[in-house]
Amino acid sequence: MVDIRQMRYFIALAETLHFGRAADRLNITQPPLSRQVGALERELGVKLLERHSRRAVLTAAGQQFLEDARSVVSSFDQACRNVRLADRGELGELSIGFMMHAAHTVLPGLAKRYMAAFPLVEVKLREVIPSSLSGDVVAGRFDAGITFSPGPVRGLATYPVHRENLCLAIHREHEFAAHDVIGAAALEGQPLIATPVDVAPTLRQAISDYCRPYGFEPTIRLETQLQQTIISLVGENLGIALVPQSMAKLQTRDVVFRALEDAPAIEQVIAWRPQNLNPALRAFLTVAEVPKATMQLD
Amino acid sequence: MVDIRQMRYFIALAETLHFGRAADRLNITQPPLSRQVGALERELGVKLLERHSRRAVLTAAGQQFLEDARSVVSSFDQACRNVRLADRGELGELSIGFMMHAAHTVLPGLAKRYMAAFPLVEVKLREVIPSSLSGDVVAGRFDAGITFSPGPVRGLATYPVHRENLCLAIHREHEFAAHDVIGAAALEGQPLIATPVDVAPTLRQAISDYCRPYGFEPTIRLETQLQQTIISLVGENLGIALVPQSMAKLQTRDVVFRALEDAPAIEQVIAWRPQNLNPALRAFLTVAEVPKATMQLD
DNA sequence: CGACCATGATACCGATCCGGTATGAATTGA
DNA sequence: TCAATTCATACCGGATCGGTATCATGGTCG
Repeated sequence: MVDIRQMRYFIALAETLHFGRAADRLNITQPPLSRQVGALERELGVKLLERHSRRAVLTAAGQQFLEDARSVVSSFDQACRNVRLADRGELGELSIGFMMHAAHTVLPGLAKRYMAAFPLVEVKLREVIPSSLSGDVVAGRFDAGITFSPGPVRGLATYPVHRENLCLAIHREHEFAAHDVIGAAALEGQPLIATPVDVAPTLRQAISDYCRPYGFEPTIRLETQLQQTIISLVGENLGIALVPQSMAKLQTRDVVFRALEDAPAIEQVIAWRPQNLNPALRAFLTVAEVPKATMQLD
Repeated sequence: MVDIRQMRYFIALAETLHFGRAADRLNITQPPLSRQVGALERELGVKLLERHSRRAVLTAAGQQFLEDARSVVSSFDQACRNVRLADRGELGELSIGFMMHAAHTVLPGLAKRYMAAFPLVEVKLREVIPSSLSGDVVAGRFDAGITFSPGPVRGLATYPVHRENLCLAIHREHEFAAHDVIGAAALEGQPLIATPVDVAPTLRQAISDYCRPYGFEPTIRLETQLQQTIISLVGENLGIALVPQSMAKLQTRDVVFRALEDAPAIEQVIAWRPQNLNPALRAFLTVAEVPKATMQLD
């Protein structure tokens, strides 16, 4: 059967048109080259070159085969290089799920650094609601997720990448606007706007935990999935909201932000499946400065 | 060294994810398959699949390699098919030089038939002046030429493909327009328009030969390379012309065509170099109905 | 014109590689 | 715990590879 070595031999011969010199270039002697090229012609059933006493010339079929063989050998070698790149996580695909909030904080810088370091990896970014993310990662729909810490989940490893305090978003004419810092106790009875529990449980938990020491549960008036929508509704004076500090970057006309006393912190983590073998994931975790030791553990 | 067989083995294995069934498909037994895939992994330095007790799964690198290997094997096989096509003249290039007159007679039908029969051959058509054509063919700049018969040329084979009479092109108010047929003797002293000797020697020879029996040489008033230009000049009543009958297809307002008594015939031939090994040429000559016997001779 | 040289084909040899058979190790399922 | 499945390993005979030696052919040069 015709194989890739015979193609390499033929290419060398076609480029030198001289058995001896071609053999030299291939680091073999002339007889094996003659034999292999002869066998190649026999197996193809086609004469590839005319042997004259002083020179050899390609037939038309030989010219065709030279072009094709060059292309085949080149993609063959490329395939062998690619598989090594893929094994080192430098080539392939990496799918990342993230909650919208991450798009305003850790995701841009992280994605930028990763894509600069691994330009050949096709990065697939997809926004999902925080509560579904850990399930998606465990199920293998994403290689990694960026979300509020979901707490321990079986088959999921996490590592913190961002920690920020919550602050208070209020209408500029709200009574609290006069203060620089608002305490938790003041929130009792205040109508809050927040994300639904099933969308961002961690965030809701943090709000509840903040109020609990003062003996009351927060009053949720409105629920909406996106933090941006929350800010808009605060702008309409439909309530106030506890939001991550980074939301203050959204300069909105009617909304002001105030610090919370003993502000609760909310953490974003990278989440991944430790069994996930995608080398691109290991590289991504390295870029995210996840310690090697935690990569393999639950 | 990695070779194409190992790629084929890996593809079969990756598609079945089962050593036994993959070996069956490859018509070998399981142990050689295990050994070859193991050797492939070792040579690449990359683990391509995870062996579990009941099933095997591709690693990320393995998936990458599967895609690449499929593409390599496919172009490898294509190269082997292509060289056989090229050898039969069904794939490759065919360059044809032709004089402009042929574009009005034999070339369109011939080129059409050939290209329909051999759609994969890239046909390069180029118009040149008749006198340079035989030289171009002998020098290998064209595989074939279509021109007025240049007579015997060393290293050139020819075969007639078209024969037509010359006729007389005259202005519609010319005195000859009243006759249906004009004799050679009447041409004595008539100002003729013709192509220069060095452009179309055969055509000029035919005109001279037509007059010689009547004891005079034709009077050439104007010389111009293209037959179309000749017709235009006849339309301007600058002279009359002996042109191939097929030129009468050019319906021009002021020009009429008249038959010549004992009209001289002019022959178009296909010309090629018998040593030319391009299989596409053989196929072209076959389409042109050149007998096999004349293909190889001088 | 003949000796010489360059070139590629062929014959033969030892080493390597291939695929086949036999068998072992590990895991799963009854 | 035993049987079955699955893949890896050991070993064998045959095929193939590349190397050396040599031959046939056809230019080249004195």
